[in-house]
Amino acid sequence: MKPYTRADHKEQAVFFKALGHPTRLWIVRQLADGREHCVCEFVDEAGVDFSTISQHLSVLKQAGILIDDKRGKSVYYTLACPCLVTMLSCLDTRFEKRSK
Amino acid sequence: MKPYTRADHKEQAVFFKALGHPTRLWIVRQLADGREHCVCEFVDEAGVDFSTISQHLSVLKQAGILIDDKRGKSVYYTLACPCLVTMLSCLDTRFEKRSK
DNA sequence: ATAACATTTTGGCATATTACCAAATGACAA
DNA sequence: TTGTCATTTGGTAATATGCCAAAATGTTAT
Repeated sequence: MKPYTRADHKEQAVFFKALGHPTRLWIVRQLADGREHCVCEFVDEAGVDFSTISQHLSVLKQAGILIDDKRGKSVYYTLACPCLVTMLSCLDTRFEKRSK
Repeated sequence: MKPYTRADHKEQAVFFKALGHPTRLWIVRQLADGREHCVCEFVDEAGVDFSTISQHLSVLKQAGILIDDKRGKSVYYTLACPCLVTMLSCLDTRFEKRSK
């Protein structure tokens, strides 16, 4: 376990940066049920252009947060790591405390 | 457990946004040992102005990631929540995989 | 009271990023 | 070939970002 370099921190920050956007956080929450979701589902529910959704998905994918699976006409996304669910539930308790 | 609103996601994104910067991530890692650290420690080790460090600490504090304690001339910072350590160790395993 | 120290706050700047939409492109199925 | 689903590209306007320098705040020491 070597100490992280400045470059390492920069690279790792990408992960959190990707989660630091309302729409992207919403997407991750949708996927926190453990199931895969089709892109079209996000497009229908979010109030933004479908290309915008696609870009957000791309950011999350490149950050290693999501994995995609193209089957037929559609593309399905899943959480890349179960620890993301843990992070969200931690956020839940924090948010609960704060809003009191 | 009501579903989160758009405003909720925005507010929660602040948490991850705060972690999405190399220097701030570095600071959090320094504090992951569970002990409190003085501001001056960060100033000495980081390669940026002390006012910049102070601003980063402020961002982390407002995001609810750090808590501060002023004693005497110095100010000491601590992680606000143990789950942050969990997040970091999760990031460690992810990073290990990726760099192979 | 004044000086020295530690940290925060403010002002300002230059840069970078950003989120978004619209249009073009690609991939697949019927 | 035509229609559907999704990604990519182009462009733009807004935004915010990180940083330093200087001033302000607060605390201890002399």
